[in-house]
Amino acid sequence: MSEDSPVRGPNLGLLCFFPYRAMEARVMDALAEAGYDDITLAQSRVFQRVGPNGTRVTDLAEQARISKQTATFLVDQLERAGYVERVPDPVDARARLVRIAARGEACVAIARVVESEVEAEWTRHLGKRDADHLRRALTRLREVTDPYG
Amino acid sequence: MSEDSPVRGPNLGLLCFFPYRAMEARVMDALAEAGYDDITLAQSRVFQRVGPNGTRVTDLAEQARISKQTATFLVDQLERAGYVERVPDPVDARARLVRIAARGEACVAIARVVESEVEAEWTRHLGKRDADHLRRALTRLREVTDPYG
DNA sequence: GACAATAGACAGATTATCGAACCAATATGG
DNA sequence: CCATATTGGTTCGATAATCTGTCTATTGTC
Repeated sequence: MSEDSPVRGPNLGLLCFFPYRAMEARVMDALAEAGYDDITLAQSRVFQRVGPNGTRVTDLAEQARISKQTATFLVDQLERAGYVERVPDPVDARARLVRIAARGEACVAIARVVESEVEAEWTRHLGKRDADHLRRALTRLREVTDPYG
Repeated sequence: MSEDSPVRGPNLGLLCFFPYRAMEARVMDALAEAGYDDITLAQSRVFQRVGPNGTRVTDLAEQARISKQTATFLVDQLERAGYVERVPDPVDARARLVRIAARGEACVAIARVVESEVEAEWTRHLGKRDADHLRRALTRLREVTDPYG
């Protein structure tokens, strides 16, 4: 007995899941609302990892924790739908860089807005002080939970 | 210009994603290590929502945000593998309660241990004070991000 | 230059997911 | 107390997502 574990509810990983899923859903909803209803969740999870200067399919796969075959499959679809484009990697003739195309940039813009809105809601709920604290804690936690951080 | 957004990195939703994924991976690895290598990620996401007194397939579907057809499909596999069992709901003859079976209880036990270990690691990294603070903030955030919280 | 490693793509199979249709039991409203 | 709507669950068929294995082209190493 004693006061070992004072019934503190779900574990920290699961507690992180709820905000993550909520944010993802809000962004996807907003995109669909704005007419970008042909992008799937799986595609978006690859898409959101494309860096500003382009990213290799292999890197996208590693970061999204999917096989590179699956990444290729999803990038194919994103490319066909006009969200990304593939350009040759200037420093490695084997590789091709996945880059965000015009249609994709429009989505990024929408996503940024929605993310800000949701964060503002959360900040209202928690208070600015705790919200800032939360962000700092999560940023530090990333050091030990994301090898690509 | 000014000091509007001082380059603060990923949005809060994405920041929550890394610990969530890390925890999930650690638990799944431990289960596979212990011989429970026939449970998939999709199955586990349904499984972990089965309550101590049993849960209806419909409720599992809602909480996991999947269709009840998919939930039925995954529960079928969990049942065939011996992780859960279906029993009639004593108060509603239409419904059946999904309950954790013997093989499932063994997994829950392992998961609890791993979750504690990982939380301990995170607490070491953040410090007890900030870890507690993080838990409280996430718990409060759940109020606005999880309709089933 | 030979050989291992890397980037990417293709092929086939499996798993996960959804929408539609359906049945049985329960709730609702005269 | 029955007619009807609702709810819980399943089955069926189609599609999306994912993996393993294999292949080619290029790069890096010694």
